[in-house]
Amino acid sequence: MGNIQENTEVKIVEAAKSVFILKGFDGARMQEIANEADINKALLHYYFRSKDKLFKRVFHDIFSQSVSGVASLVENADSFEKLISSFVEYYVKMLKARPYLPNFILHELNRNPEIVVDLIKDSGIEKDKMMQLIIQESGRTDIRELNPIHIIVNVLAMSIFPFVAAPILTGFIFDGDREAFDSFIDERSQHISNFVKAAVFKNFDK
Amino acid sequence: MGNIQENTEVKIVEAAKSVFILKGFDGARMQEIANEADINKALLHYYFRSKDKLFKRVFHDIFSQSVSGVASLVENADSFEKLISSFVEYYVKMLKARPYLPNFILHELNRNPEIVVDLIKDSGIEKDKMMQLIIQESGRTDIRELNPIHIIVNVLAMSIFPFVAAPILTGFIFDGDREAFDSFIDERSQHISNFVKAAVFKNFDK
DNA sequence: AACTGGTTTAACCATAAGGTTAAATTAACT
DNA sequence: AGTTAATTTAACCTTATGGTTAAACCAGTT
Repeated sequence: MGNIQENTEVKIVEAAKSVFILKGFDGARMQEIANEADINKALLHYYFRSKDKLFKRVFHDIFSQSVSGVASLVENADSFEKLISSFVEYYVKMLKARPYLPNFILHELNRNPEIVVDLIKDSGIEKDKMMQLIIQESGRTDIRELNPIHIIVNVLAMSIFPFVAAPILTGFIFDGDREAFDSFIDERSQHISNFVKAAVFKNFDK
Repeated sequence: MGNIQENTEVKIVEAAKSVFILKGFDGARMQEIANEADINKALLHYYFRSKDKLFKRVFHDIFSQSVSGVASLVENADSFEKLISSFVEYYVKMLKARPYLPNFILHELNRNPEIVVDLIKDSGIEKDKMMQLIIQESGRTDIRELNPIHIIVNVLAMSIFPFVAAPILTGFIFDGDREAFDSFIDERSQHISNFVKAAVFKNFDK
């Protein structure tokens, strides 16, 4: 078998990733992906029969890569405080390395809500265990009565939102200073952990 | 002058709004907008010379409509606590009425960061006043030392994120129960206000 | 009734885009 | 060297799309 380019498929997927991430599904052009991969458009269709199939592959790749960590993280957590810290730390670190992720996933969430939701359901993240970790501590007298769901959403929101709104923060809040934004992100996981614990635990300051 | 349809322009803009919001710029088709407005595609180009111009009009309309309230809100706030409450209340109420807004704006933020940032800068929102309201209270002994920018971002994140991620929350957290999601949103502004104040003020519980 | 200027339409155009085809190329195997 | 089967390419096809054009229409003005 003529195994001229063992890695043609990899090259295509990488090219497709960068184009889809930058332009979204509708904005992406098969020709552009072909150019980016230094191949011919027909070869693209030889490997992935349609734009749709190529996109599905790319989306699955990127998505699973990014959610994989969360499942084990929830599984190994043994207290609410640890869950929050590791959760926030994981998310901020991961998104710092893949700042395009939130927009990419949210864009697809708009086009195809069911598919994205199904992927999350199949990700192995145990929602119930997450909630129980929070509820089980509600007997403590030093904890405020707060709906666990709100807390989870708060943590997700505070971790993810800055990346979604990065250009607004950089442009409006930091007056275009990219470095200021970067060090803001570096402070983030510490800040969020403290913020949440201060909100949840009555005797946070010793 | 043959004023057959005084409101044709309005009809077009309304149709364009709904299509652009649903499909985004790239996904929207001029033909679909024409259909939605019950007119002919050529008439669309007669009123708005190009897809780009039509989109700009729609975006400006929607954007200014939604940011207008924030400026006066910041201007009239006289304490940090009041600012937080009114800020959160305004955002949640406004987004409940326009749940499509965050995705629409974020989508365009991706395509055209400068334009969106410029619009925010022109919106009259006084960033500095917002920060000062927070800083001026930092002399109080009952307040935790927290970077004002982080607090602002937290408030924005917690208010806006649930609408951006609505399908995920409805599908994964609420198992597809739309009503559960709606009442979650109804609880939101109360929850966020309390959450932030508990995190910021040391003697929150009297 | 003819004129005028904004409004509306059907028919058309050029191009871009996703996808197909058939032939050429290549490396491994005999 | 010749066969084989996967790989790669150039040329082509069809459809959809943003945009144009020229003619018809309509109401107020002269």
